[in-house]
Amino acid sequence: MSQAQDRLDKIAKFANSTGFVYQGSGIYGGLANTWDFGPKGVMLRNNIKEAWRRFFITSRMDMVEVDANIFMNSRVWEASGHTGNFSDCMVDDKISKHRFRADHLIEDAIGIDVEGKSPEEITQIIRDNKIKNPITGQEADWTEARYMNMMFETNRDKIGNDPNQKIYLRPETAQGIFVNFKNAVQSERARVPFGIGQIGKAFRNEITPGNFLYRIVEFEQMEIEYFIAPPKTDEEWNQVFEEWKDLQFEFFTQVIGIKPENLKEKEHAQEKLSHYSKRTVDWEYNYPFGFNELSGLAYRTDFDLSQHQEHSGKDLSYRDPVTNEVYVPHVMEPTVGVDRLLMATMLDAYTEEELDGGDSRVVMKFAYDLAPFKIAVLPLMKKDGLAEKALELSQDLRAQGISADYDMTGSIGKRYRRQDEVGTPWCATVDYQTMEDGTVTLRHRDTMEQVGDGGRVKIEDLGSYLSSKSFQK
RNA sequence: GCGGGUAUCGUAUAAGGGCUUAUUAUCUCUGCCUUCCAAGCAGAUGAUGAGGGUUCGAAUCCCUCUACCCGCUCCA
Repeated sequence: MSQAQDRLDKIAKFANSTGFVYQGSGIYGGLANTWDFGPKGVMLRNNIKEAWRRFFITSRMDMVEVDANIFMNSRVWEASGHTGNFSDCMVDDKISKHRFRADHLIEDAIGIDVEGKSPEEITQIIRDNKIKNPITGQEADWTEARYMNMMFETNRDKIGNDPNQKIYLRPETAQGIFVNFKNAVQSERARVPFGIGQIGKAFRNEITPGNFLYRIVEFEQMEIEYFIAPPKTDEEWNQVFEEWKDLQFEFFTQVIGIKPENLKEKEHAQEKLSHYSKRTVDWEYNYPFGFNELSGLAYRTDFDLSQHQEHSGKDLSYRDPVTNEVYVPHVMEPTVGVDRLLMATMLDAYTEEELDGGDSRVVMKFAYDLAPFKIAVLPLMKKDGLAEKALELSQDLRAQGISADYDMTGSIGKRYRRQDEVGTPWCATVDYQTMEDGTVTLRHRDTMEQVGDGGRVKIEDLGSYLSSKSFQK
């Protein structure tokens, strides 16, 4: 096993044992590339989503949020091109075991565009032209060209399987925004430039999923479509593009707390861009298996709205209330996968520290806002009422809206380590002095040192301590 | 999906067809002890991925399924 797989395997095992991510359908032996989020995983995930929402939407006057349905009218996917592009014919070379997209294979070999051809026709073209395996350069023994639909489909027909009632689980969330563009303009009186954000699940039946949470079949996206007036110059849209790119970087490093050196910008080559995109730049994260995509930013021009305008027959143009200019807005699309971001966050926060005395500890150095628990209340001893007092204090903190954990098993040192492992920034220890003067010791995850007046903090001050900015580190 | 490999308590591991009530460590839990950074002692829970076959006897051999890992594609 490679070192990269070791590290990925380690974080997956760690995530499982600490209650962040469990294997999907575990007791039945699992189901490929599905993962369940455990209690701490849910908290971390919610915190990540809430941080995104705050940073990109609720803190701004030019953003609104929608939550579109996973099922959409099938014509949406015709308009977006998914029923065409996401269902590619594949062929295998039985000799070399290589697999190719049939359309690419044919186009590269004999320069014919097979768009719209059936699998049978494509198979025939490959055989008639005796196309060789481009990797080996040798004769190939091709399988039949087979359809591989990336979209999960189901059927609205409750009795039979009427093809007219076939529906898809959305393979991306973006279309749910575009179809609601007109609604947002009308109900929110939104004025261009403005953006619509959305957090939601999407589903893709990937050919090669894997790498823990990197490529999974059910995933969640946090996506924005930011509508602008049709740019008159390249500089004009590029400026907006750069702003969004910087915002993404700021969000990852300042809000999520990812180390800047683990992020890399990747400009997509012009010739490899999707047909609708004028420019695409990814932020890549340094996963154990190398730098790979974390987020994307694409300038999609007016492609999507125009497509929907054409297919739906509805006018999706916008009238500028000041200039009276009428146009179909162009759009910037910054998007990030929740699951990838969660994995990157965990990888980035995961720290092993050597301590004096030779032993080591694992610390999840989550940003304060992301930590599942902000504080753990620990009784120094189980007896003499300390445990009861600590439980009561945990309950009080939760009532104040502070995510507090409580742990009374094992030695105090062991419990500190456990909290370090799940990234809890603060530990409050209830000891005998607590019973006398109502103070606790407050210890921080990163420094392992106690804070407060003489190392002690009054119970009633805990809430304000934790809500003060200087303590949210 | 195709090819190759793998599958034993939560985790890491032992058991060359019978010596197995499946080993050891760790984790988890209980009790004792313990006044702040993975202490100690005593005890407990917990596994041969699922199904079938060969055999007097299967964790071990065979088949099917499932999952995982490595390649081939792709891009949140």
